[in-house]
Amino acid sequence: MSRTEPSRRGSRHGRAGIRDVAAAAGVSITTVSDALNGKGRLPDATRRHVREVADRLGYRPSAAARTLRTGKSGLIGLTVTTYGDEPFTFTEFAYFAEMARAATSAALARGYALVILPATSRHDVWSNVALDGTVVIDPSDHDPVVSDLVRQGIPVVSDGRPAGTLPVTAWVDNDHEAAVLGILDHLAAAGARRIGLLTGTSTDTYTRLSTHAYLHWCERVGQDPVYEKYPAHDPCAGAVAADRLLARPDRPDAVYGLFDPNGTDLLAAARRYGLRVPDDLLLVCCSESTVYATTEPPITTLSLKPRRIGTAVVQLLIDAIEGLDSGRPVEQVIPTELIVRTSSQRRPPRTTVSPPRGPAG
Amino acid sequence: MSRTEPSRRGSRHGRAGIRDVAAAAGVSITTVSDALNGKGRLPDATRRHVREVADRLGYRPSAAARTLRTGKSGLIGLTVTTYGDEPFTFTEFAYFAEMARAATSAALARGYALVILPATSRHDVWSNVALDGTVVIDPSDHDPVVSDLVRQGIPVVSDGRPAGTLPVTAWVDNDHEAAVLGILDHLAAAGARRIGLLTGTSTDTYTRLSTHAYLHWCERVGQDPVYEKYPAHDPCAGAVAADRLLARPDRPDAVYGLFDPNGTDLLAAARRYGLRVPDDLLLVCCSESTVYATTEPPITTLSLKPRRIGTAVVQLLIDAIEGLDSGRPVEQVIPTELIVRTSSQRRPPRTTVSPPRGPAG
DNA sequence: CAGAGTAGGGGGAGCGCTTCCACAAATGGC
DNA sequence: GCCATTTGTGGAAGCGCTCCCCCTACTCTG
Repeated sequence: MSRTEPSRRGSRHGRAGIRDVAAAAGVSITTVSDALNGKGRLPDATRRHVREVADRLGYRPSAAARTLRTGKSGLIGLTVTTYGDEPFTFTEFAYFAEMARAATSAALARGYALVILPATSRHDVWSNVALDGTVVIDPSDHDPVVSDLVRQGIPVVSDGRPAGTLPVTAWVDNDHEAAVLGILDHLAAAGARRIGLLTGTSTDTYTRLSTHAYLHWCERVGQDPVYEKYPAHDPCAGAVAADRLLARPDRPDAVYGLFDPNGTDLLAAARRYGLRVPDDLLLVCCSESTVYATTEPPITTLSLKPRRIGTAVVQLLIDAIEGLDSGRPVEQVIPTELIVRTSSQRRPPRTTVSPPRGPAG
Repeated sequence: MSRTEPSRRGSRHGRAGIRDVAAAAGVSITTVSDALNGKGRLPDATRRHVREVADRLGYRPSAAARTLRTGKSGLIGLTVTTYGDEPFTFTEFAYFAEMARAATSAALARGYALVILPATSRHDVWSNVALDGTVVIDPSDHDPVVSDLVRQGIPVVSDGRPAGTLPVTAWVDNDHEAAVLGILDHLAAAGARRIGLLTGTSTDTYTRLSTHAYLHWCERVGQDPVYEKYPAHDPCAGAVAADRLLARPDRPDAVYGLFDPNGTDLLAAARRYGLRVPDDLLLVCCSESTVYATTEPPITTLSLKPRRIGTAVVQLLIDAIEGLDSGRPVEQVIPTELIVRTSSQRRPPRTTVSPPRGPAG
């Protein structure tokens, strides 16, 4: 009676606080906290009673207060850095959508939530949210944000192996070289004599490693490289580059496209030049999209397994945050999957001879 | 000397606190706070000095403390509720990806960040993050999460007009009825005599209103409705339903598909039945995907303008959070856009007679 | 029945910041 | 030169919670 009057204070802000619950339950706030968090030494009866009262009052603990006290916010940043100067290319392709989805689920399952944070955003936005850790997709060479976070002791896990000396806590990636070599071998086995590549102008690890693997393969088998580059973030540039590739005098008889939309773009370009797929041109592209199962013809795709990557990245990050040495390696390589469809199938022995048509109008 | 020793306290946690900055700058923490936040009555010299010291120490204000004190976290929730029992169907389609992207940009521009929160997640996750407001995509009829948030005084803006008596702060939506009617008229003008619909089994507003508009139109023009339903969240069911629709004895000569993948699915089905598009079958689907520009033939799509919706939703929400009466209506209808391509074009007078082929193998 | 242990629960310090307010010094008007 | 401002600065009270530590009462053991 002489001390505080919780009922007055509680109603002040509209929402019930821990004090209100304590008063209503006839216990101390310590007991309320312990009861609700499963700590302390309390008989079950007290726990139940407190929980009941809290429910009745619609009590929701203040996340901010808890975060301030415990130093843990339960928030994980999700960041994309690459793909050009676009303000925010997140979810540009199905890959990011899938990856983000898996990451969100995995985080949620362990009690964390994801905050979308473009790396291009100014620093004040970053420091305005208390992050326990961050997932960085395709960090650029010497990403200042990453260094900054690491310096502050915040764990950073990257999707895509970090270039240079970027000090990430852990990373997850595919074996892009092996994937490309596998595809090239697959195409060669299907009868390709000159395999072209549709690649990007950006310097991220994926593009770099894949292109390098291609060049390496060419050198090994003694084929002249036939490739076109374009800025991968520009949706129109892809179609143009595909066209350019097939317009070359040394036109390839098989093409691998590094980016998701390359499949339709190459298919359209092939059509314009009167090339039949797979008869005149074998096609593979890297994509997570299901549309390639029902194109005409269906197109062979390489899946980078973004769901597995998203999950793995988050698991590693949360392990690091919670300081538990999971025994999981801090550098994980996720296998890719080649989904073979008509566009890259070995030509069946020709029963009908169809004369090649010239470039269509 | 006799009071606190900030240097010791500051280094304890690794990160510099406001006290460390104050000590290093030789001022009080009040002055530091004021200088950094542009408040108080301080000469520019002091402001500069404090900012400089803060920079040198790498000072980052604690978001948690600020949130606790001010009651504003700068965090906005982004939620999807519909599309079946899938644990998390967010970004299933390009629509969500685009919408989320625009929402993120808009939020960031006003100093807010987005937190991805599936509505299916248990309550403890929701209360574990301090949200200033929430965007809900396609809220279901009597969404408990929404009611709960509103009861706590947290603004909620929905993408999709709320069904029933859902008490949202504001909403943004397309005029789905008008869009469907427009498409049906477009198809009829292109020569369609019997227009079919590929629709969903779920009860969200989009599906309901669109289907209703279709039935209404049929009644008006005296056409028997020809439609197939399928669970929109299942990627395989769509292809089957498309097939079913074209296998009917009363096969339509034009189809509108409500969902993103319907275009390729219908195209594949048409091919199986030897139907040429647009000659034998006119096709339109609702999609944000650019692949339909390069399919064979290119498919007419209805865009719901997710970027505009995402932006509008966030603007309304932040207006509500900041309590500023923007003058913007709290119920906004965003126009749709019909991108007409070959698949729904009026047949040009035939110059070449191409004999219809039988069902393709 | 003394001493030691244990179960149940409360006091209160702070997490790092913002902000109200008091106060001292400088300035100005008469 | 004296009071009324204005200007620059600091003290300190919390925001709502967690958790260390202490206190009381009760139960054992010998």
